[in-house]
Amino acid sequence: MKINQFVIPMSKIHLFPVPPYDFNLSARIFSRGDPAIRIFDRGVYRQALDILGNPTLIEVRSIGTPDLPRLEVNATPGTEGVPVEDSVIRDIVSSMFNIFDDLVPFYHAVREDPVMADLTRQFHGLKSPTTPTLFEALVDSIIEQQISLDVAHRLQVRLTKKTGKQLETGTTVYYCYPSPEALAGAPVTLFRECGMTIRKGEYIRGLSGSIVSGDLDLDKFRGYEDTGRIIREMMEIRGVGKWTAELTIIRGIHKLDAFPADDVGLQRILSRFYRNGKKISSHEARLIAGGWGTWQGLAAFYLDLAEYLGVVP
DNA sequence: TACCAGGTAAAAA
DNA sequence: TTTTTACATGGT
Repeated sequence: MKINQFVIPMSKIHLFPVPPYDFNLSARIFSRGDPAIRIFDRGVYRQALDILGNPTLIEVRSIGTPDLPRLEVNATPGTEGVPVEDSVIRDIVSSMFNIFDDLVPFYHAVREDPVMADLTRQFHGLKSPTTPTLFEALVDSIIEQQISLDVAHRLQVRLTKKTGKQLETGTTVYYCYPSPEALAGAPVTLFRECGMTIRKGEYIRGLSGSIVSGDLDLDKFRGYEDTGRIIREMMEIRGVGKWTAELTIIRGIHKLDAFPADDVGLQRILSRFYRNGKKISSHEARLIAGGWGTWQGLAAFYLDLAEYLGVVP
């Protein structure tokens, strides 16, 4: 007979974001995720993270209001894992949700743009997320090249379940995002089995290998002041074009002035909000975004969420 | 069935 | 130097 195992969260942490912050709105973008990897469901954000070699289940929920925000975080190690220090969990969750961003200057900067002014009212307290690692932002962006986000998401789930560390808590199995070591060591056929082109597999396997060997240090990009320089240097990585570099910067480094004007999905949303559905070029996209100053990346996230929630005209 | 989808590198012109 | 082509999946 199997004995029921009780899993006791090792720590309960409280975080105090800068207001206004609406956690339940900000986490909505994860509501269609895979429950075994990362999902926001019924007020709880849940994700398995490989923290310093310790697979840990993170659970985040709001116990405050947009004007008096407060988060509760539970961190549970796997059945054979070691608890991670509270301060580490605190830092990771704070940066994943960017809870210390101040939205007030953004709202002020876009107030003359009727579309953005309306969106910022509708999505008051929305902050954009950042991936736990820059590696994850880069690999996900490469997977998303050319194919629809819907298809790309399936491939990401397949890759994570095949190569990510497993975390077991009681009866449930979760998967952490794969490490560079795991992807560098995977056979080239594995990526093809996930549904990627052979080439995409080569890109991902190749850059993972460069990270493992020490030839590529992604975190050096965090220190760069100049976004254009990050884009130029990231494009030296095989498989990384301008689109991928911009997306990686927004999602992985949280540089809110980067703007993916070449993105056909964003162009589609912009055309519906600003051009009555008429197609626009990347040049026109940049012209529209020019009005948002240094907040173009965050504005793009507001537009993305509008489409995600189906509130696009 | 054909075409497109949050592209890119490599080949051809 | 600029333009075309191959690539994988799944929705329309």
